Amino acid sequence: MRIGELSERTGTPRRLLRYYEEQGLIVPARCANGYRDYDERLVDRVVQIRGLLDAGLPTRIIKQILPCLDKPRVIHFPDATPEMLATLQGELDRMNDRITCLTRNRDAIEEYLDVVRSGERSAS
Amino acid sequence: MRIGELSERTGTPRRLLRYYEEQGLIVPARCANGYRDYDERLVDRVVQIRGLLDAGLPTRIIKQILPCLDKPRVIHFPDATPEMLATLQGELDRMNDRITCLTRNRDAIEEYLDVVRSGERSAS
DNA sequence: TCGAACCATCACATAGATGTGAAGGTCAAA
DNA sequence: TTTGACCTTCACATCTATGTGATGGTTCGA
Repeated sequence: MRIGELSERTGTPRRLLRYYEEQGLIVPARCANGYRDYDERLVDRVVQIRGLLDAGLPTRIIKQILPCLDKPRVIHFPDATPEMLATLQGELDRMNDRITCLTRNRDAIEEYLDVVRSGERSAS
Repeated sequence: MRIGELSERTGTPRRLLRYYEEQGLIVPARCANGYRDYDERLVDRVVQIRGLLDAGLPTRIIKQILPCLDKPRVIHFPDATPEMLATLQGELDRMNDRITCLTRNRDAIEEYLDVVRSGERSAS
């Protein structure tokens, strides 16, 4: 598919699809006329990229994470260097921190909303 | 305590402590000489702010979330406007999205690391 | 009283993600 | 064949969080 369709299906500005490509996150094929040609699977991938970006990960890290998510994962691991694995482990730790922080705050907000909503009628 | 101590205890550059204040996230008292005077409780608060920032929330949103976390929560809810509650609910939803995304990807990375590490010796 | 180590404000710079628009090529339908 | 809706690259602008440094006041110990 071309960039316009991918843009619509993922809710992502074309500008950003080109940006993600520039950062090496996605690699579309090219048609004879130079138009980008996106594989169907890139729909999910783009959504995932946006999710990670929104969760605070920079493109540089996302680029390293994405290969872990490919389905026939087995193929990749010969090229995993030790420091690459250490980086991944570090990012995994940071992701856990983020999850912990978000969960704690989400719970607090939820509780707050519960209290406010239940007390709405009887407030002084 | 003064800004230097808070900076050290939270691992946050002074510059950013002033920035968070500028954004209305923390409100230190002032000594007679103009120095900022931080309450003990701001240590936790700053750590929390940094966690949320790292998880992708902008200061504008964090500012709205922080009042939900105060311990005697009860005091606040008379001033909660409906659209304020809607905003909070929206942010809660987004936080859940982030948690889901992070968790999914964390699990994938974890599994990847397991596979790579266990296959390290026997790789082709 | 002097110097070191704090503090203050202000300002300018950077980096990353994103917005916006110009200038021009491709293609299909009227 | 022309028009409109795509696409291309390029460039400059914006916003947010951050880095860095200038300039100057305060405090305290040597």
